[in-house]
Amino acid sequence: MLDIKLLRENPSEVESRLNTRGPGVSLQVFRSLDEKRRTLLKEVESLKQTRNSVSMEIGRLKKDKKDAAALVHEMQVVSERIKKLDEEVKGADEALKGFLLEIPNLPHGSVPVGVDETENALVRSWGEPREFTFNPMEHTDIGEGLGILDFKRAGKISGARFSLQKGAGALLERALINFMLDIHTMEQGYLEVLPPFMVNSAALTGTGQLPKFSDDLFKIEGWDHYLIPTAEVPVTNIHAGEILDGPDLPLYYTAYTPCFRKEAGSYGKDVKGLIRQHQFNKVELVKFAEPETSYEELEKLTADAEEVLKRLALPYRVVNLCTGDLGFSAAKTYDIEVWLPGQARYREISSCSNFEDFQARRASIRYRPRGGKPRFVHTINGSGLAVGRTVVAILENYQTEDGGVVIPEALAPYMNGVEKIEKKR
RNA sequence: GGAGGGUUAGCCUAAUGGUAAGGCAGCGGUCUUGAAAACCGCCGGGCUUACGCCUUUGGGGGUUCGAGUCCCUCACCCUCCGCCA
Repeated sequence: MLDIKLLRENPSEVESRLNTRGPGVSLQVFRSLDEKRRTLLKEVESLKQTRNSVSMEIGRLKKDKKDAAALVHEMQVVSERIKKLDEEVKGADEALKGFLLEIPNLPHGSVPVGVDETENALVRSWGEPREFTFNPMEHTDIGEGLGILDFKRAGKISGARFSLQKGAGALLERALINFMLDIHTMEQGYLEVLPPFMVNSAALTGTGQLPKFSDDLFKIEGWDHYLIPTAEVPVTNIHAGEILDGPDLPLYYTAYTPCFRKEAGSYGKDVKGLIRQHQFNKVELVKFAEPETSYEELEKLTADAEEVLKRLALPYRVVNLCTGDLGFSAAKTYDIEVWLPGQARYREISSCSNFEDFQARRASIRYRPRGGKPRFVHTINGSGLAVGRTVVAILENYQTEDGGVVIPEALAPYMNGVEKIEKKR
Protein backbone atom coordinates (compact mmCIF):
# COMPACT_ATOMS: atom_id res chain seq x y z
CA MET A 1 0.00 0.00 0.00
CA LEU A 2 1.27 3.42 -0.87
CA ASP A 3 1.30 6.31 1.57
CA ILE A 4 -2.01 8.11 1.18
CA LYS A 5 -0.29 11.45 1.76
CA LEU A 6 1.91 10.89 -1.27
CA LEU A 7 -1.19 10.32 -3.39
CA ARG A 8 -2.77 13.53 -2.10
CA GLU A 9 0.30 15.68 -2.49
CA ASN A 10 1.83 14.36 -5.71
CA PRO A 11 -0.88 12.58 -7.68
CA SER A 12 0.52 13.29 -11.12
CA GLU A 13 4.05 12.16 -10.23
CA VAL A 14 2.73 8.98 -8.63
CA GLU A 15 0.54 8.34 -11.66
CA SER A 16 3.38 8.70 -14.14
CA ARG A 17 5.73 6.50 -12.10
CA LEU A 18 3.05 3.82 -11.81
CA ASN A 19 2.41 3.95 -15.50
CA THR A 20 5.98 2.86 -16.24
CA ARG A 21 4.77 -0.57 -15.03
CA GLY A 22 2.15 -0.67 -17.72
CA PRO A 23 -0.81 1.40 -18.82
CA GLY A 24 -4.06 1.93 -17.01
CA VAL A 25 -3.50 3.34 -13.55
CA SER A 26 -5.58 6.43 -12.94
CA LEU A 27 -5.85 8.29 -9.67
CA GLN A 28 -9.05 10.14 -10.66
CA VAL A 29 -11.14 7.73 -8.59
CA PHE A 30 -8.86 8.22 -5.63
CA ARG A 31 -9.28 11.99 -5.62
CA SER A 32 -13.05 11.91 -5.54
CA LEU A 33 -13.21 9.11 -2.98
CA ASP A 34 -10.73 10.87 -0.74
CA GLU A 35 -12.52 14.21 -0.93
CA LYS A 36 -15.89 12.65 -0.25
CA ARG A 37 -14.52 10.84 2.76
CA ARG A 38 -12.91 13.92 4.23
CA THR A 39 -16.07 16.02 3.80
CA LEU A 40 -18.17 13.39 5.55
CA LEU A 41 -15.59 13.02 8.28
CA LYS A 42 -15.59 16.73 9.02
CA GLU A 43 -19.35 16.83 9.47
CA VAL A 44 -19.63 13.71 11.59
CA GLU A 45 -16.71 14.73 13.79
CA SER A 46 -18.27 18.06 14.68
CA LEU A 47 -21.56 16.32 15.52
CA LYS A 48 -19.67 13.89 17.73
CA GLN A 49 -18.03 16.78 19.49
CA THR A 50 -21.48 18.15 20.30
CA ARG A 51 -22.72 14.80 21.48
CA ASN A 52 -19.70 14.20 23.70
CA SER A 53 -19.98 17.52 25.50
CA VAL A 54 -23.78 17.42 25.85
CA SER A 55 -23.66 13.83 27.13
CA MET A 56 -21.27 14.93 29.82
CA GLU A 57 -23.62 17.76 30.70
CA ILE A 58 -26.48 15.25 30.95
CA GLY A 59 -24.40 13.18 33.32
CA ARG A 60 -23.78 16.20 35.51
CA LEU A 61 -27.48 17.20 35.56
CA LYS A 62 -28.54 13.67 36.53
CA LYS A 63 -26.01 13.59 39.31
CA ASP A 64 -27.50 16.82 40.68
CA LYS A 65 -30.99 15.32 40.29
CA LYS A 66 -31.96 17.91 37.71
CA ASP A 67 -34.11 17.41 34.63
CA ALA A 68 -32.22 16.52 31.41
CA ALA A 69 -35.10 15.31 29.25
CA ALA A 70 -34.85 18.14 26.73
CA LEU A 71 -31.15 17.57 26.13
CA VAL A 72 -31.63 13.80 25.90
CA HIS A 73 -34.29 14.30 23.28
CA GLU A 74 -32.04 16.68 21.36
CA MET A 75 -29.21 14.16 21.37
CA GLN A 76 -31.48 11.39 20.17
CA VAL A 77 -31.83 13.34 16.94
CA VAL A 78 -28.10 14.07 16.73
CA SER A 79 -27.26 10.41 17.36
CA GLU A 80 -29.53 9.31 14.55
CA ARG A 81 -27.74 11.65 12.19
CA ILE A 82 -24.33 10.44 13.40
CA LYS A 83 -25.33 6.84 12.85
CA LYS A 84 -26.31 7.59 9.28
CA LEU A 85 -23.13 9.57 8.57
CA ASP A 86 -20.95 6.91 10.19
CA GLU A 87 -22.33 4.40 7.74
CA GLU A 88 -21.48 6.72 4.85
CA VAL A 89 -17.96 7.24 6.19
CA LYS A 90 -17.53 3.51 6.54
CA GLY A 91 -18.63 3.02 2.94
CA ALA A 92 -16.20 5.69 1.75
CA ASP A 93 -13.42 4.17 3.86
CA GLU A 94 -13.92 0.75 2.40
CA ALA A 95 -14.03 2.05 -1.14
CA LEU A 96 -10.84 4.01 -0.57
CA LYS A 97 -9.04 1.14 1.11
CA GLY A 98 -10.19 -1.25 -1.60
CA PHE A 99 -8.79 1.10 -4.21
CA LEU A 100 -5.46 1.55 -2.41
CA LEU A 101 -5.01 -2.21 -1.93
CA GLU A 102 -5.03 -2.67 -5.70
CA ILE A 103 -2.41 -0.01 -6.48
CA PRO A 104 1.03 -1.57 -7.06
CA ASN A 105 4.25 -0.32 -5.48
CA LEU A 106 6.28 2.52 -6.99
CA PRO A 107 9.39 1.32 -8.84
CA HIS A 108 12.70 2.48 -7.32
CA GLY A 109 14.77 5.04 -9.23
CA SER A 110 17.40 2.42 -10.14
CA VAL A 111 14.87 0.22 -11.93
CA PRO A 112 15.18 0.38 -15.72
CA VAL A 113 12.04 1.54 -17.52
CA GLY A 114 10.80 -1.11 -19.91
CA VAL A 115 7.76 -2.98 -21.15
CA ASP A 116 8.62 -6.65 -20.63
CA GLU A 117 11.40 -9.08 -19.71
CA THR A 118 13.34 -8.33 -22.90
CA GLU A 119 14.22 -4.97 -21.36
CA ASN A 120 15.59 -6.31 -18.07
CA ALA A 121 19.15 -5.14 -17.42
CA LEU A 122 22.03 -7.58 -17.03
CA VAL A 123 23.84 -6.80 -13.77
CA ARG A 124 26.53 -9.50 -13.70
CA SER A 125 27.15 -13.06 -14.63
CA TRP A 126 29.19 -15.77 -12.92
CA GLY A 127 30.74 -18.99 -14.19
CA GLU A 128 31.26 -20.32 -17.69
CA PRO A 129 28.65 -22.63 -19.24
CA ARG A 130 30.27 -26.03 -19.65
CA GLU A 131 31.36 -27.19 -23.10
CA PHE A 132 29.70 -30.50 -23.86
CA THR A 133 31.31 -33.20 -26.01
CA PHE A 134 27.84 -34.65 -26.53
CA ASN A 135 24.35 -33.30 -26.97
CA PRO A 136 23.12 -32.33 -23.47
CA MET A 137 19.69 -33.64 -22.53
CA GLU A 138 16.87 -31.91 -20.70
CA HIS A 139 16.35 -32.80 -17.05
CA THR A 140 13.14 -34.70 -17.79
CA ASP A 141 14.92 -37.19 -20.03
CA ILE A 142 17.84 -37.50 -17.63
CA GLY A 143 15.58 -37.97 -14.61
CA GLU A 144 13.24 -40.45 -16.23
CA GLY A 145 16.20 -42.32 -17.69
CA LEU A 146 17.69 -42.68 -14.21
CA GLY A 147 14.36 -43.63 -12.66
CA ILE A 148 14.51 -40.74 -10.20
CA LEU A 149 11.71 -38.62 -11.74
CA ASP A 150 8.33 -40.18 -12.50
CA PHE A 151 5.91 -37.73 -14.11
CA LYS A 152 3.60 -40.42 -15.41
CA ARG A 153 2.71 -41.70 -11.97
CA ALA A 154 2.55 -38.16 -10.56
CA GLY A 155 -0.09 -37.50 -13.21
CA LYS A 156 -2.05 -40.51 -12.08
CA ILE A 157 -2.01 -39.40 -8.46
CA SER A 158 -2.51 -35.65 -8.88
CA GLY A 159 -2.55 -34.54 -12.52
CA ALA A 160 -0.42 -32.24 -14.61
CA ARG A 161 2.26 -30.05 -13.03
CA PHE A 162 3.02 -32.46 -10.20
CA SER A 163 6.07 -34.63 -9.79
CA LEU A 164 7.13 -37.80 -8.05
CA GLN A 165 10.78 -38.03 -7.08
CA LYS A 166 12.26 -41.39 -6.19
CA GLY A 167 15.44 -42.76 -4.70
CA ALA A 168 18.39 -40.48 -5.36
CA GLY A 169 15.93 -37.95 -6.83
CA ALA A 170 14.12 -37.61 -3.51
CA LEU A 171 17.42 -37.65 -1.62
CA LEU A 172 18.84 -34.90 -3.84
CA GLU A 173 15.87 -32.64 -3.04
CA ARG A 174 16.24 -33.27 0.70
CA ALA A 175 20.02 -32.80 0.55
CA LEU A 176 19.65 -29.45 -1.21
CA ILE A 177 17.18 -28.16 1.38
CA ASN A 178 19.61 -28.97 4.19
CA PHE A 179 22.59 -27.66 2.24
CA MET A 180 20.90 -24.31 1.61
CA LEU A 181 19.56 -23.91 5.14
CA ASP A 182 22.96 -24.69 6.62
CA ILE A 183 24.64 -21.97 4.55
CA HIS A 184 22.00 -19.41 5.49
CA THR A 185 21.83 -20.25 9.19
CA MET A 186 25.41 -21.17 10.06
CA GLU A 187 27.31 -18.81 7.78
CA GLN A 188 25.03 -15.92 6.85
CA GLY A 189 23.22 -15.20 10.12
CA TYR A 190 19.62 -16.08 9.26
CA LEU A 191 17.27 -17.53 11.88
CA GLU A 192 15.58 -20.69 10.65
CA VAL A 193 11.81 -20.87 11.05
CA LEU A 194 9.32 -23.56 10.07
CA PRO A 195 6.07 -21.68 9.48
CA PRO A 196 2.52 -22.87 8.76
CA PHE A 197 1.93 -23.91 5.16
CA MET A 198 -1.62 -22.56 5.32
CA VAL A 199 -2.33 -18.91 6.02
CA ASN A 200 -5.41 -16.73 6.45
CA SER A 201 -6.56 -13.98 4.11
CA ALA A 202 -5.20 -11.21 6.37
CA ALA A 203 -1.67 -12.55 5.97
CA LEU A 204 -2.05 -12.72 2.20
CA THR A 205 -3.38 -9.17 2.13
CA GLY A 206 -0.38 -8.07 4.17
CA THR A 207 2.16 -9.28 1.65
CA GLY A 208 0.10 -8.23 -1.40
CA GLN A 209 -1.22 -11.49 -2.91
CA LEU A 210 -4.76 -10.48 -1.96
CA PRO A 211 -7.14 -8.99 -2.91
CA LYS A 212 -5.89 -8.80 -6.47
CA PHE A 213 -4.34 -12.20 -7.17
CA SER A 214 -6.72 -14.73 -5.62
CA ASP A 215 -6.80 -16.64 -8.94
CA ASP A 216 -3.21 -17.76 -8.38
CA LEU A 217 -3.94 -19.28 -4.97
CA PHE A 218 -5.30 -22.60 -3.74
CA LYS A 219 -8.04 -21.92 -1.19
CA ILE A 220 -9.18 -24.47 1.37
CA GLU A 221 -12.88 -25.03 0.84
CA GLY A 222 -15.04 -23.77 3.69
CA TRP A 223 -12.12 -22.10 5.45
CA ASP A 224 -10.52 -18.68 5.38
CA HIS A 225 -7.25 -20.47 4.65
CA TYR A 226 -5.02 -20.78 1.62
CA LEU A 227 -1.99 -22.91 0.78
CA ILE A 228 1.04 -20.63 0.80
CA PRO A 229 2.38 -19.59 -2.63
CA THR A 230 5.73 -18.76 -0.99
CA ALA A 231 7.22 -18.70 2.52
CA GLU A 232 7.35 -14.92 2.12
CA VAL A 233 3.71 -14.84 3.28
CA PRO A 234 3.94 -16.60 6.67
CA VAL A 235 7.45 -15.33 7.43
CA THR A 236 6.83 -11.66 6.64
CA ASN A 237 3.63 -11.82 8.67
CA ILE A 238 5.51 -13.11 11.72
CA HIS A 239 5.75 -9.46 12.74
CA ALA A 240 2.40 -8.22 11.41
CA GLY A 241 0.84 -5.70 13.77
CA GLU A 242 4.01 -5.40 15.81
CA ILE A 243 6.33 -2.55 16.73
CA LEU A 244 9.88 -3.89 16.67
CA ASP A 245 12.75 -2.49 18.68
CA GLY A 246 14.95 -0.34 16.46
CA PRO A 247 18.26 -1.69 17.82
CA ASP A 248 17.11 -5.25 16.94
CA LEU A 249 17.05 -4.46 13.21
CA PRO A 250 17.86 -5.83 10.74
CA LEU A 251 16.15 -9.20 11.37
CA TYR A 252 17.10 -12.13 9.12
CA TYR A 253 14.87 -15.19 8.68
CA THR A 254 15.13 -18.24 6.49
CA ALA A 255 12.53 -20.94 5.97
CA TYR A 256 12.06 -24.08 3.97
CA THR A 257 8.49 -24.59 2.78
CA PRO A 258 6.64 -26.19 -0.05
CA CYS A 259 4.87 -23.60 -2.23
CA PHE A 260 1.54 -24.01 -3.98
CA ARG A 261 0.51 -22.07 -7.07
CA LYS A 262 -2.31 -22.45 -9.54
CA GLU A 263 -0.15 -21.11 -12.37
CA ALA A 264 -3.34 -19.83 -13.96
CA GLY A 265 -2.66 -18.21 -17.30
CA SER A 266 0.50 -20.21 -17.96
CA TYR A 267 -1.19 -22.87 -20.07
CA GLY A 268 1.22 -24.37 -22.55
CA LYS A 269 4.30 -22.93 -20.80
CA ASP A 270 6.81 -25.37 -19.33
CA VAL A 271 4.28 -28.17 -19.30
CA LYS A 272 7.03 -30.76 -19.06
CA GLY A 273 9.23 -31.32 -16.07
CA LEU A 274 10.03 -29.65 -12.78
CA ILE A 275 10.22 -26.05 -13.97
CA ARG A 276 6.62 -24.98 -13.37
CA GLN A 277 4.75 -27.05 -10.78
CA HIS A 278 1.64 -26.60 -8.66
CA GLN A 279 3.74 -27.69 -5.70
CA PHE A 280 7.46 -27.05 -5.30
CA ASN A 281 9.99 -26.64 -2.52
CA LYS A 282 11.76 -23.41 -1.80
CA VAL A 283 14.15 -22.04 0.79
CA GLU A 284 13.27 -18.42 1.40
CA LEU A 285 15.22 -15.49 2.85
CA VAL A 286 13.30 -12.65 4.54
CA LYS A 287 14.64 -9.47 6.12
CA PHE A 288 13.15 -6.62 8.14
CA ALA A 289 15.33 -3.52 7.90
CA GLU A 290 15.39 0.19 8.51
CA PRO A 291 14.58 2.27 5.41
CA GLU A 292 18.08 3.76 5.37
CA THR A 293 19.75 0.37 4.89
CA SER A 294 17.17 -1.63 2.95
CA TYR A 295 18.92 -1.37 -0.42
CA GLU A 296 22.23 -2.48 1.08
CA GLU A 297 20.34 -5.39 2.61
CA LEU A 298 18.86 -6.27 -0.78
CA GLU A 299 22.36 -6.44 -2.27
CA LYS A 300 23.56 -8.64 0.59
CA LEU A 301 20.52 -10.91 0.40
CA THR A 302 21.00 -11.36 -3.34
CA ALA A 303 24.66 -12.23 -2.73
CA ASP A 304 23.59 -14.73 -0.05
CA ALA A 305 21.37 -16.50 -2.58
CA GLU A 306 24.10 -16.38 -5.24
CA GLU A 307 26.47 -18.05 -2.81
CA VAL A 308 24.45 -21.26 -3.03
CA LEU A 309 24.94 -21.39 -6.80
CA LYS A 310 28.64 -20.63 -6.44
CA ARG A 311 29.10 -23.51 -4.01
CA LEU A 312 27.33 -25.78 -6.48
CA ALA A 313 29.45 -24.34 -9.30
CA LEU A 314 26.35 -23.58 -11.38
CA PRO A 315 26.78 -20.72 -13.88
CA TYR A 316 24.26 -17.91 -13.47
CA ARG A 317 23.52 -14.30 -14.19
CA VAL A 318 21.72 -11.56 -12.28
CA VAL A 319 19.23 -9.24 -13.96
CA ASN A 320 17.56 -6.07 -12.70
CA LEU A 321 13.89 -6.41 -13.64
CA CYS A 322 12.53 -3.51 -15.66
CA THR A 323 9.40 -1.63 -14.60
CA GLY A 324 7.13 -3.68 -16.86
CA ASP A 325 8.36 -7.01 -15.44
CA LEU A 326 8.28 -5.99 -11.78
CA GLY A 327 5.91 -7.79 -9.40
CA PHE A 328 2.98 -6.00 -7.79
CA SER A 329 4.51 -5.38 -4.35
CA ALA A 330 8.17 -4.92 -5.29
CA ALA A 331 10.03 -1.62 -5.63
CA LYS A 332 13.06 -3.37 -7.08
CA THR A 333 13.81 -6.97 -7.99
CA TYR A 334 16.93 -8.89 -8.97
CA ASP A 335 16.26 -12.20 -10.65
CA ILE A 336 19.01 -14.79 -10.45
CA GLU A 337 18.95 -16.99 -13.52
CA VAL A 338 20.79 -20.29 -13.70
CA TRP A 339 22.23 -21.75 -16.90
CA LEU A 340 20.36 -24.82 -18.17
CA PRO A 341 22.35 -26.64 -20.90
CA GLY A 342 19.37 -28.84 -21.85
CA GLN A 343 17.35 -25.76 -22.79
CA ALA A 344 20.44 -23.74 -23.72
CA ARG A 345 19.16 -20.75 -21.80
CA TYR A 346 19.14 -19.04 -18.42
CA ARG A 347 16.09 -19.68 -16.22
CA GLU A 348 14.96 -17.88 -13.08
CA ILE A 349 15.96 -19.71 -9.92
CA SER A 350 15.61 -16.88 -7.42
CA SER A 351 13.85 -13.55 -7.20
CA CYS A 352 15.14 -11.03 -4.66
CA SER A 353 13.11 -7.91 -3.93
CA ASN A 354 12.95 -4.84 -1.77
CA PHE A 355 9.33 -3.99 -1.01
CA GLU A 356 10.28 -0.85 0.93
CA ASP A 357 7.33 -0.03 3.22
CA PHE A 358 4.66 -1.37 0.86
CA GLN A 359 4.10 -4.64 2.71
CA ALA A 360 4.90 -3.11 6.10
CA ARG A 361 2.10 -0.59 5.65
CA ARG A 362 -0.40 -3.29 4.62
CA ALA A 363 0.61 -5.65 7.44
CA SER A 364 1.39 -2.84 9.91
CA ILE A 365 4.97 -3.82 10.69
CA ARG A 366 6.74 -0.96 12.40
CA TYR A 367 9.82 -0.34 14.49
CA ARG A 368 10.68 2.26 17.06
CA PRO A 369 13.94 4.06 16.38
CA ARG A 370 15.83 4.79 19.59
CA GLY A 371 13.46 7.11 21.43
CA GLY A 372 11.53 8.08 18.32
CA LYS A 373 8.06 7.53 16.96
CA PRO A 374 7.16 4.25 15.26
CA ARG A 375 8.08 4.02 11.55
CA PHE A 376 7.30 1.36 8.99
CA VAL A 377 10.10 -1.13 8.38
CA HIS A 378 11.28 -2.11 4.94
CA THR A 379 10.82 -5.77 3.97
CA ILE A 380 13.22 -7.62 1.67
CA ASN A 381 13.00 -11.20 0.54
CA GLY A 382 14.29 -13.65 -2.01
CA SER A 383 14.57 -17.31 -2.81
CA GLY A 384 17.66 -18.95 -1.54
CA LEU A 385 16.87 -20.96 -3.74
CA ALA A 386 13.97 -22.65 -5.52
CA VAL A 387 14.85 -26.27 -4.77
CA GLY A 388 13.15 -28.03 -7.69
CA ARG A 389 14.81 -25.76 -10.20
CA THR A 390 18.16 -26.37 -8.50
CA VAL A 391 17.59 -30.09 -9.06
CA VAL A 392 16.95 -29.30 -12.72
CA ALA A 393 20.17 -27.27 -12.92
CA ILE A 394 22.24 -30.01 -11.30
CA LEU A 395 20.82 -32.74 -13.55
CA GLU A 396 21.47 -30.73 -16.68
CA ASN A 397 24.85 -29.20 -15.79
CA TYR A 398 26.35 -32.33 -14.22
CA GLN A 399 25.07 -34.91 -16.69
CA THR A 400 27.50 -37.38 -18.23
CA GLU A 401 27.47 -38.98 -21.63
CA ASP A 402 26.30 -42.31 -20.20
CA GLY A 403 23.12 -40.68 -18.87
CA GLY A 404 24.33 -40.34 -15.28
CA VAL A 405 24.70 -37.30 -13.07
CA VAL A 406 27.71 -36.40 -10.94
CA ILE A 407 26.90 -34.90 -7.53
CA PRO A 408 28.51 -31.47 -7.02
CA GLU A 409 31.37 -31.67 -4.57
CA ALA A 410 29.88 -29.26 -2.03
CA LEU A 411 26.73 -31.37 -1.83
CA ALA A 412 28.55 -34.64 -1.22
CA PRO A 413 28.31 -34.54 2.61
CA TYR A 414 24.54 -34.35 2.29
CA MET A 415 24.17 -37.28 -0.12
CA ASN A 416 24.91 -40.26 2.14
CA GLY A 417 27.95 -41.25 0.11
CA VAL A 418 26.30 -41.05 -3.32
CA GLU A 419 28.86 -39.46 -5.65
CA LYS A 420 27.17 -40.14 -8.93
CA ILE A 421 23.62 -41.09 -9.85
CA GLU A 422 23.91 -43.89 -12.38
CA LYS A 423 21.63 -46.00 -14.50
CA LYS A 424 20.82 -49.38 -13.11
CA ARG A 425 21.93 -52.15 -15.38
C1' G B 1 -17.07 -31.52 19.05
C1' G B 2 -18.44 -30.05 24.58
C1' A B 3 -17.70 -26.95 29.30
C1' G B 4 -15.42 -22.91 31.73
C1' G B 5 -11.97 -18.66 32.00
C1' G B 6 -9.65 -14.72 29.40
C1' U B 7 -8.01 -10.46 25.44
C1' U B 8 -7.18 -2.64 28.12
C1' A B 9 -1.43 1.50 24.84
C1' G B 10 5.80 -1.53 23.84
C1' C B 11 5.11 -4.58 28.73
C1' C B 12 2.31 -5.01 33.46
C1' U B 13 -2.07 -3.63 35.76
C1' A B 14 -7.01 -0.54 37.47
C1' A B 15 -11.80 1.55 36.29
C1' U B 16 -20.73 1.26 41.10
C1' G B 17 -23.29 2.64 32.56
C1' G B 18 -20.91 9.17 33.27
C1' U B 19 -16.56 9.70 28.97
C1' A B 20 -9.65 5.11 29.95
C1' A B 21 -6.30 5.69 36.19
C1' G B 22 -1.50 4.04 37.58
C1' G B 23 3.31 1.52 37.30
C1' C B 24 7.58 -0.31 34.35
C1' A B 25 10.48 0.35 30.06
C1' G B 26 11.86 4.25 26.60
C1' C B 27 12.95 9.52 25.21
C1' G B 28 13.93 14.81 26.48
C1' G B 29 15.21 18.18 30.47
C1' U B 30 16.87 20.03 35.60
C1' C B 31 20.84 18.64 38.90
C1' U B 32 26.07 16.34 38.32
C1' U B 33 33.15 16.36 36.46
C1' G B 34 30.46 11.88 34.60
C1' A B 35 26.79 8.37 36.08
C1' A B 36 23.01 6.78 39.47
C1' A B 37 19.13 8.67 42.46
C1' A B 38 15.52 12.48 42.81
C1' C B 39 12.37 15.93 40.32
C1' C B 40 9.77 18.00 35.71
C1' G B 41 7.91 16.93 30.83
C1' C B 42 6.80 13.53 26.68
C1' C B 43 5.35 8.63 25.83
C1' G B 44 -1.60 4.52 20.74
C1' G B 45 -3.57 6.65 15.84
C1' G B 46 -5.56 10.59 12.65
C1' C B 47 -6.77 15.84 11.35
C1' U B 48 -5.01 20.93 12.32
C1' U B 49 -0.01 26.70 11.02
C1' A B 50 -2.03 26.87 15.85
C1' C B 51 -5.74 26.67 19.86
C1' G B 52 -7.82 22.38 19.74
C1' C B 53 -10.98 18.33 17.71
C1' C B 54 -12.01 13.22 16.50
C1' U B 55 -10.64 8.31 17.53
C1' U B 56 -8.53 3.97 20.37
C1' U B 57 -10.08 -1.26 25.76
C1' G B 58 -9.25 -8.45 20.24
C1' G B 59 -12.93 -7.80 15.33
C1' G B 60 -18.07 -6.79 13.94
C1' G B 61 -23.08 -5.57 15.40
C1' G B 62 -26.97 -4.08 19.09
C1' U B 63 -29.22 -1.35 23.52
C1' U B 64 -28.34 3.88 25.45
C1' C B 65 -28.14 10.97 25.61
C1' G B 66 -23.57 8.30 26.89
C1' A B 67 -20.55 1.39 26.64
C1' G B 68 -13.91 -1.14 28.72
C1' U B 69 -18.51 -2.09 31.64
C1' C B 70 -24.99 -4.67 29.44
C1' C B 71 -26.71 -8.01 25.03
C1' C B 72 -25.56 -10.82 20.28
C1' U B 73 -21.76 -12.71 17.14
C1' C B 74 -16.88 -13.98 15.33
C1' A B 75 -11.58 -14.60 16.04
C1' C B 76 -7.58 -15.80 19.08
C1' C B 77 -5.31 -17.47 23.90
C1' C B 78 -5.60 -20.59 28.54
C1' U B 79 -7.75 -24.90 31.50
C1' C B 80 -10.59 -29.40 31.51
C1' C B 81 -13.42 -33.42 28.77
C1' G B 82 -13.87 -36.12 24.06
C1' C B 83 -11.26 -37.58 19.54
C1' C B 84 -6.45 -38.10 17.47
C1' A B 85 -0.45 -38.63 14.65
